Amino acid sequence: MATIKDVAKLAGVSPSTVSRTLSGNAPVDKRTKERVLKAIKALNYKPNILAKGLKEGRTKALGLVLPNITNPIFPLVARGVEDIARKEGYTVILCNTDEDKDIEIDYINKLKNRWVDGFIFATAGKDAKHILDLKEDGFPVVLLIRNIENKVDSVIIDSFKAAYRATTYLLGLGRKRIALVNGDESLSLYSERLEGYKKALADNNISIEESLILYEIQDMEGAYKAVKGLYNSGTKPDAIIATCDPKAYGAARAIKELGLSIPKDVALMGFDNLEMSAFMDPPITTISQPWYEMGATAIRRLLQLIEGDGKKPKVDMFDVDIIRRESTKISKGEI
Amino acid sequence: MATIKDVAKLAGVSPSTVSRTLSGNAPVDKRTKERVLKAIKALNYKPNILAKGLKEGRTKALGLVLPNITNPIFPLVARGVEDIARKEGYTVILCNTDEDKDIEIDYINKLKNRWVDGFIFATAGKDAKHILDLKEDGFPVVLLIRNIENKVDSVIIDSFKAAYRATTYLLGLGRKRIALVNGDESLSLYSERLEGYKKALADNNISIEESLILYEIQDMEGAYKAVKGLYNSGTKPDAIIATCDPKAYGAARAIKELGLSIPKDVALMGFDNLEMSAFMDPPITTISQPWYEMGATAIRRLLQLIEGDGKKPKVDMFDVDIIRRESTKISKGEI
DNA sequence: CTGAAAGCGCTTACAG
DNA sequence: CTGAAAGCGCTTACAG
Repeated sequence: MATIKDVAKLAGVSPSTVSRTLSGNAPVDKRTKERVLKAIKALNYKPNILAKGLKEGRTKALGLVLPNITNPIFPLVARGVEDIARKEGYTVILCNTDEDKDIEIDYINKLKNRWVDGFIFATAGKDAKHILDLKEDGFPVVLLIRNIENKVDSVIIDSFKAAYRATTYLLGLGRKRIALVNGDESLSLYSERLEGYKKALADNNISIEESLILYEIQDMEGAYKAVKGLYNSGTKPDAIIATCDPKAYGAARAIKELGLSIPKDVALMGFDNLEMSAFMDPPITTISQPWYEMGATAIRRLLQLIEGDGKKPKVDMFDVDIIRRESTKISKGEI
Repeated sequence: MATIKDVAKLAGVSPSTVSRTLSGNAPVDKRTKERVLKAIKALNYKPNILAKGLKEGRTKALGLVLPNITNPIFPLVARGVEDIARKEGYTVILCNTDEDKDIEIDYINKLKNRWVDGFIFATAGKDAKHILDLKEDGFPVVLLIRNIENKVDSVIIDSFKAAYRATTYLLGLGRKRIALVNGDESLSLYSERLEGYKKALADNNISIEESLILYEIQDMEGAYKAVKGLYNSGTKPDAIIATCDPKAYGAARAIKELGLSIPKDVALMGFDNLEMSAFMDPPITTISQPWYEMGATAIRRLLQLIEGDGKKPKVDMFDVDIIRRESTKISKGEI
């Protein structure tokens, strides 16, 4: 491939002049500029981004670190991040960690080697030292999902409040025995949801029944089995909150196979408002979280940090909505 | 951050020696090596990957170009690619194009500037000149989904055959009026599926009924509307093939809202075997395509190309399976 | 086994 | 407005 020297030679100027016409960082005679541009075109010259990055100390790339892109909320986040990145001339490096701290650290070490100008973490592990260290090292960092004691810029929803509202909503519909299909509590978002659920029950003078809480449920299949197990062991909830929509789908399947009806026998709600949820039978009530918008917000903030707008860490808290659908409809026909 | 010079100074050696202990490309005295490693640790030295890449002419990064990561097959592909990439020390740059050729070309131009050692294209537009040019330029390229006249390495399934088999399968179940909910035919995989569908009908002496073919349906919502429209216009299929599972979900919803039963009134099948499909009501028969494995195969091939195993382009054709579920069950109780 | 030097392809003070 | 030179941080022939 052609280098800046080739262009310079063809245009009869110095490499400096080629660089300057390209960057616009210094005045170049109009005539000269034209010759240079012609040469660039003729040779199909593309500047070597590595050399540029080495000199300038930045790459216009960023690392997007997330647990698993096949978990359906993350494509939305990734798309939000990438859309803005592309518009701003940035490039996104995709890193799946499976919430494994070692993989996360491996990726950090790799990308720290001048690969990227900054990081977005959409992971939620409790351990945060490596992320704080990264920030300490001077790397721009934005968290998506998680907040670390307001020490790092983050874009989040209030998981506690979301679960509190979901629970209160079901209580308001007259449901009393609400099961929670929760995820791995070593992830803050799940431990917070559990707390929100418990607090809502407590505030309504409903005692917490341990048998109604299903812990560490990972996915659709897991929720399906756990809910079947729940009924098989004789526990009969009149509502189920699944902490993500796929878990709600698994629960729905279990409920139907048990010959029960949603919402008549048991109301069901999920989290995330995946497009799919409106197409289920019945359509599933869910807590909507604006994942795409949160991704876009995270990268906008990251770009500010990269541009040097460091200041004090800012925590962006997004609101959630309850999307009411048939899976929680009450008998009188209201939703 | 510490540079190789800092390490050299601390260890009392030259930068060359530091480089050599790190690369292992030349012998270094055991004692010296120890001192160097100690210095590296003390300074927490990480080699600058840009400088390394500039010198060595490679980056160990690759571009993964796909239409839209929020389309649920692509996270599977991306995960297959990234898992292997990480194990081999490579890094993946995520590029969403929305099948927009201009965006695709923009990304190519950007990544060509020494960003990446190779490309995986999981796009399916008919136009391929820019990709052939890229290959011509000497960049390793692997196609997923699409084959360009056997000129470029590719990892694909036979879309024609898959649709042919799906159609034959439904005919074998006694269905005669099979509707096809197809996608944008400017993408080869959809035009091939249409051909497979038509050929299967022809081979079984069933005339093609234009009103049963729904063109350019994009997604769940689109399929929902199109299938409703189909019935509302008086056309009554006894089976529907949707060219991806989400479209099958949309179709399912429409069918139910019309008060019809699956599979009694109309059999339904999709493509892709998304996890979700087993959890639908009823579970949906689908053509399984091994997306994760195809992603993994594509990057393995790309790494071979990068290592210089150029030779002749190889086309890897994966087999599809029909995953039989209740949505096509015939009356006698068989599936 | 080790070091000094050249060079990868850029950008940017410096000098004119 | 323009060029020659230095330097970003590495690696690798070359010489010893």
